[in-house]
Formats: sequence, C-alpha cells, structure tokens
Amino acid sequence: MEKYLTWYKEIIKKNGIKNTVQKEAVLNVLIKASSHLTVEEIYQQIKDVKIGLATVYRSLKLFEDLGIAKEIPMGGARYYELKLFGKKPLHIHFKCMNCNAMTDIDDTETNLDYIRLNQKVEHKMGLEVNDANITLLGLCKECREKLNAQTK
Amino acid sequence: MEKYLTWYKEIIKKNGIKNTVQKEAVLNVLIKASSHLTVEEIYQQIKDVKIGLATVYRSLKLFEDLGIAKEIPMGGARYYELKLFGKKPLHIHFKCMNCNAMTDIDDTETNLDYIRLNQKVEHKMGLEVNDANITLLGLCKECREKLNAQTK
DNA sequence: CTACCTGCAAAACGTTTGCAAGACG
DNA sequence: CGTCTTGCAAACGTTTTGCAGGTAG
Repeated sequence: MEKYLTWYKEIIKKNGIKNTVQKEAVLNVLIKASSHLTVEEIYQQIKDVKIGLATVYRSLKLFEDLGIAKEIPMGGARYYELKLFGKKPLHIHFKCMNCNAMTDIDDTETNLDYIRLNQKVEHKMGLEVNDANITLLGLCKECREKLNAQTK
Repeated sequence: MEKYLTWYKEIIKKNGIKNTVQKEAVLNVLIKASSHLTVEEIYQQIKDVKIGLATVYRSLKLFEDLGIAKEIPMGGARYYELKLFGKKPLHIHFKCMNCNAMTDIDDTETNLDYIRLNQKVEHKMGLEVNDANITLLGLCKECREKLNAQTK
C-alpha cells in the first residue's frame, strides 16, 4: 500500500508531472478497491476532497498513459482498475447475463493457463502481447441454479 | 450468404418482427464485412439506402437480442460483428498499441485452445459460459520490427 | 517564479427516445 | 387494416475542453 504510493511518486517525477492531493485521492481509491470501478464510483468516494469530475477523468487517463491503470470497457460502461503493481498480471472478468453482476475470476491456476496461452499466441503469430482483456459472458452459479429450479 | 438471409428471416418471423429494407441493409453490411465494424462505419456504407442513424442503432440492438450480432467494446468505441452463424464460435481480437490497428487472430487451433480453457473455467467455477470477449493488446509484427530497427 | 494543474461551465460526442408518418404482412 | 417500423429532432448521459485562477516544486 505504502509501496504503491512510493512507486507512483517516482514514476510521475520521472515524467515531470506534479503530484497533487487530487491525483493521490484517485490512486488511493483504486488501491483500496483493487477491483474494477466506474468513473462515477471513484468520484463518489472522493468528492469530499474538493475534486471535480473532470479531474477524475484526467487522472485516470494519465494513469493509463503511465501504465498504472487500465480501462475495461463492458457494454457501454467503462471500468478502471490498477494494472501491474506486481500482484495481478492478468485476471479474467465474468459478467452474468441474467443478473448483470460483474465479478473477477480469481483463480491463480486459471490465470496462469491464460497467460500461457497468450504466450503461445505471441510466438505463433510473431507479435508482442503486453496485456489482455478477457471477459466471459454467461450465467453465474446463483442464476444458473435459480433458472434451473424454475424448469423454465 | 443467401443462407444467412433465409435463416435471419425465419428468426424474425418467429419473433413477430417485420422485415424491412433497412434491417436487411444493416445485416448485409455485417455479412459482407465478416469482421468488427463501428456503428458509424456501418451507417456510412448504407446511408444511400435512406436510413437514419437511429435505425442502425435499433437494428444492431435487435440483432444482439436475437443473438445474431455481438458487441465488442474497445477503448471507448463499440464494434459489432456477426455472431454464431455457424462459422466462428469464438475468435480473438488483437489491438496494436502502436498503430492502433485492430485485427482478428484467425487461427483455428488457437481458438480451440481458448474454447477448451473456457470450458475448464466453466466446470471449475460452477458457472455457465456462453460467450467470451478476448482482446490481446501489444505490438503487431510490423510495428514490432519497425521499433526494433530504430534500436530506440 | 514558472510550469503544471485544477474547478467550473460549456461544448462535444455517442446513444436513446418521443412522435407523427410510413410500410409490412 | 392494425401493428410494427421508420426518420427526424430533441433529449440524454458521459467524456472532453477552454479558460482563469491556484499550487507544487
């Protein structure tokens, strides 16, 4: 947590960008959440810090450029989450078509399977893969059982 | 091609929807392109057919509901492409971060690898996977070579 | 002290909607 | 004929931008 902040400060200094309360507030929300959030959700959590919506947008775009954050577009909405920062090199999103909930599939082995597969593609196609957006669509466990119980 | 049209007409009849020149025009663009297009790109190709932008949107949404087309969100923009219609049960998109080109990775074996992996997740997590959006980000072959040549 | 950053409000953008007119079956 | 569909323009929500003032380094 502290480590993230320190690392972030080095990055922006190296790029001649100034640190501000606002940028740090946005970053902190992302760190604490450690999962995908919409711009609005981020804004709601820090609007007491005297920050304008525009600044939230600007900060997120900056973080994206610096490789700190990542955008995940999903059916009209745009989610943001921390990228790299060591922990999660890749993970998979799952969206339930029935209840519209969006969750992470947080299974190390599965994630590694996907990373391995991405590398296979990289070599086979002669390109360089730096990142991957993987979203599975279907029915979550709960909805699946509920729908099956109704025998339709 | 003709087969698609016939199939489509059966589907919409079954749902009590009326066929029109406009809907068919949108569908034809998708069939001919057989790859991802933005709403604007679709509109440009058929605006001579006397069609309004709103109708393109409405048709695409309808096609999505009927399971004919599929939306692929990518960094702010929304792409559409034909779904199912037999041929491609899943395929992977690749976006080059340098030239911004978006291409399909059209390799049967690779696609099958991903489908197998998706099924593995399905069983492991107890959910039902009906569809998947997979987009890889990185450098395409051309840009990779170009950038390497510059030795930076 | 200078360059960068911010908030605000206005503008731009993509998408959706209400409505009256039109077309399909 | 009735219902579904269309084009248009207005409405809408989200994202971006210009600008004058503020702040970090």
